[in-house]
Amino acid sequence: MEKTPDRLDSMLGKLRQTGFRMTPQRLAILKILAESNGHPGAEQIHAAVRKNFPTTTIATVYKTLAVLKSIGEVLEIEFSGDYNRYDGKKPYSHPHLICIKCKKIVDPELASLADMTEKLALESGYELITHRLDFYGICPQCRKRNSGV
Amino acid sequence: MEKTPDRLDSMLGKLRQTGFRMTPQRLAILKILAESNGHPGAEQIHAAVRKNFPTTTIATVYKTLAVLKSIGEVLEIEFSGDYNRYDGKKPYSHPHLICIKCKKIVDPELASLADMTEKLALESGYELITHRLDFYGICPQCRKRNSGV
DNA sequence: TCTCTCATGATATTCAGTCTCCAGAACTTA
DNA sequence: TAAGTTCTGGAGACTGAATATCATGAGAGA
Repeated sequence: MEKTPDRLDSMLGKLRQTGFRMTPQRLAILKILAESNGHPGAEQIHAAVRKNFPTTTIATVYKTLAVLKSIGEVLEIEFSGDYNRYDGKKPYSHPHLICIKCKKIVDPELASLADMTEKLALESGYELITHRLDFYGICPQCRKRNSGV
Repeated sequence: MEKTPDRLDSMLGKLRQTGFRMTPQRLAILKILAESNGHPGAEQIHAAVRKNFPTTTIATVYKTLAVLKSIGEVLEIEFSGDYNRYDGKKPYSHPHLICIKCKKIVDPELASLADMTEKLALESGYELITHRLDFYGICPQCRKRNSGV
């Protein structure tokens, strides 16, 4: 269980270690990822970076995300109908709770998943690398909003 | 636990009930979905349908899949980098075991997921609708193939 | 058989994400 | 601090899965 000591420092260190260069745009993207509690998409990151660096293009955002993915410093949550979302705070595989109304994504606490994974690896003969566990539902706020109307 | 009595009949009945028409192309798609043990993508379904109905376009496949999704008779497994895959045998949410080498998808047995879901709903206050649980790893065949080389 | 819809097929369109190219910026070494 | 090398950013074209449009054709009840 990582404590989120200083995600930004961790990312910076890892980037330097692996020989990637630091640029202002890149630093801005790292900051956004390290600080955002939500799970922003590439376009949202792009919009945030452009506040300080207006010439930044979406390609730069994707390139930086690709770098971070390659060194395991960001988690990509893929959606086919929707845009992908990114998690820089917890770059390792973990469960998500996704509201189908407001698209909010939060991280629930969930033990017993590790046990389940281990058992499955044994029984199936697979070498398990990672997993994806998403629960789709309606968050308390949206439930209230609906019943109110 | 559904017994897969006759998935084709079940699909046909549901389509009729809900007022959708039957066409030869549609029947062909249903058959493919009801029979295939793998988890085919739209293009694979398309290729299979074209053996008997060469003029069928991919749009028809997608439209039929959309109809089946809307009545809950097919499960769509979304991938953002790859094409989506479809499961007509078990149209309800269930775990998948995905080989990252050969892209094969199988359905592992996994109890304790239901308990986990129920607990999460209670603790989070979410109204849970569905979930997605995918394990990514390397299947026994691919592991053998790799170590052999 | 008629008629009203709905489905099909051909094509265009969308949109997230990727690729290419090259100028310019960042590190390295001296 | 200057030269040389390699990486990065920006612009725009491109890709590929999926969707939309629309004229024509087919299903199914009356």
